[in-house]
Amino acid sequence: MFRTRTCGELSINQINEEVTLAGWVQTVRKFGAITFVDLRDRYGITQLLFGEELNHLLDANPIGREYVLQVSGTVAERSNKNQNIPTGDIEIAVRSFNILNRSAVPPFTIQDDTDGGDDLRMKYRYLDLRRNLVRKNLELRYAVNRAARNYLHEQGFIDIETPFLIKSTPEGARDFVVPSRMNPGQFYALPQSPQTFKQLLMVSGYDRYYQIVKCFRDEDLRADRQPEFTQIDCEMSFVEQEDILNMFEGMVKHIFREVKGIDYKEPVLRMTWEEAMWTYGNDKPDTRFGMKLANLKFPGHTFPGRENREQLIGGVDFKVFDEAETVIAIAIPGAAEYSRKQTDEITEWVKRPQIGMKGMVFIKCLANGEFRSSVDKFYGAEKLKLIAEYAGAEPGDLVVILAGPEEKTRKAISALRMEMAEKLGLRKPDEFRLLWVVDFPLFEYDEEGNRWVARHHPFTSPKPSQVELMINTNPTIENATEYLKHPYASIKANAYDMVLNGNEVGGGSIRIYQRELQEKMFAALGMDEAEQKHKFGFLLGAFEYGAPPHGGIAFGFDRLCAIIGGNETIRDFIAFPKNNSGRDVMLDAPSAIDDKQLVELNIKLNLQQ
RNA sequence: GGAUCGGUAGUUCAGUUGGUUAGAAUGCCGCCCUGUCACGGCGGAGGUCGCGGGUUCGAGUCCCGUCCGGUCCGCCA
Repeated sequence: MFRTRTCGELSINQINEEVTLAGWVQTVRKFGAITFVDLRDRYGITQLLFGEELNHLLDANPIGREYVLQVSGTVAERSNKNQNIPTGDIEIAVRSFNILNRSAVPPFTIQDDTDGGDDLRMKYRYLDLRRNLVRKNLELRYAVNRAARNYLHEQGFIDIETPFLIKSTPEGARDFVVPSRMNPGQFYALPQSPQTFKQLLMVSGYDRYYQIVKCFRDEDLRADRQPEFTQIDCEMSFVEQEDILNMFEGMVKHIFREVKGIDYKEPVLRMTWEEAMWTYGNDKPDTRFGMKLANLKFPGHTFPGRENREQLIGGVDFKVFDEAETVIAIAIPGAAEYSRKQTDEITEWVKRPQIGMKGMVFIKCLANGEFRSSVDKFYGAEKLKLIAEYAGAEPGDLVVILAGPEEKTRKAISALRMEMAEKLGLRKPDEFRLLWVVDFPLFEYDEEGNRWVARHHPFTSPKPSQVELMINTNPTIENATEYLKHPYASIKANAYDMVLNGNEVGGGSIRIYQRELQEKMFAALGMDEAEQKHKFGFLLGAFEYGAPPHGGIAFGFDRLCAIIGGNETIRDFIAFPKNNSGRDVMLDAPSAIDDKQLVELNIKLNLQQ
């Protein structure tokens, strides 16, 4: 037997047991005639004691970091115990050892606070994966996977695999394509999601389907976006939106219970998309903290029925506010004592090209009840007090006000809210706030192409109350007035997102299941009959043969794991991730292929430059 | 496609206004050490300052270009 025990399990209970261990050398501490070696495996670290009698063997067979070692000996109680590790009470009095393999000196140390930078760690990912922290992340990922599967299995879902080599339909994200050798000049696409397959499975009567499955999107990367990523992909038949929300908040709660021991008793909070945009300026708000938006001024059509507070800021000839489409404030808790330098930093921050605001107005709500603002010459104490009150500011808070075009301003204040919360430590990684955002707009106006695009995807159904509107009118772009082009006024969808700590972790919809409505939808997106048939004929055909009402959801598995692990960088939760430019720096992929391969594939390169 | 930060020893970093032989820590190598666990002590090796060009008597430092990496915007049905 290679080993009788692991390096993580021995304790005072195994004193005098004869054991054989195998693992990697963490450190060697030579101490005169005796030598201590820490041996590491997946389960922990155990100290080995090489006595004087083994010295000549060690001299003849020197060992170093990351050598693979097999040792036999007796479990002994330590004279000096180490309280910091689980096996700290014992050590192995080594009788014999065997070097199973040697190791080059690793380019960085295999420990929690490693000295290796990201780039280096990715290049030697197989060494990085030996580290505790990374291993814990992968273990957490497996725990989430197991919890999800168990829950879905208990609920009667069945896991059905769908193909990876499918047809390219250049809607939405850019496809990764794969050339077909046997069909010259033709290409498969890798799925952006198994969307149409799971809908076809519903038509086939598999009324509860799931799959934990890789998806592919050829778009630029982010800390929370990889070109290949994993979804928990689910679909159900004979359901309404409410059924889906209940079923899947059940799943997420189950995951939290199993993986984190957190028991969520209350239903997950629900918020309409419009409410989210109004209150947070964002469709995936982080609800762990307040700093809600105080909408002082906004164009009437954006939030019909909401009260405009223009009178609070108008009438003093302050052009910045008077001429702005939208004026929004937030109260930053405890920031009233910010120095000139600190407020200037915020101003600089909102003026960065990515944010693009022209400036910032602030009101310091001092602890003594006085107000100091950057616009004192326009607003008296009484006005400042009213604005601060409307922003929900307490004494000691700093009210920050941005003014500009509606969309830009809302986005900017939302970004500032997140930035300040991050700075103030309000985004606590061990606190989890779930939220359903519902009633998304069905369409989005694409200014560049002057056309409608599906906000979620073209298989999403309109709200029941708006189906008639969809069928009877023609929601083509030609028919849309400027007013209707605004997302706040457009037809709402049976679409929903699950938001966790300000991250979209899942999204889905009740689907269209009638051919007529689906054709109407495609037409609204600018697809004529021929194009519809060419791209989605199989789906329209399937809808002819008794398609049941159905809907579903897909969770971003990597992202969900990362956030549960207290992190927003999904790379740390993927065994072999891609870097920022979509490269695998360990494999050095992608790479050029042989001319011979190109000839086989009937491909001629046409490289620019 | 764009913005921004970074690239100096194996590694993580410092390097002043442009000025002597580019430093620290850690790792590595050698010697010493019988209770360490971030062991300790003494000694040593280790550098194309990402790459190319320019300014200058002189460039790690300033300028231009380029490559690589991080973060963000656009993009992500």
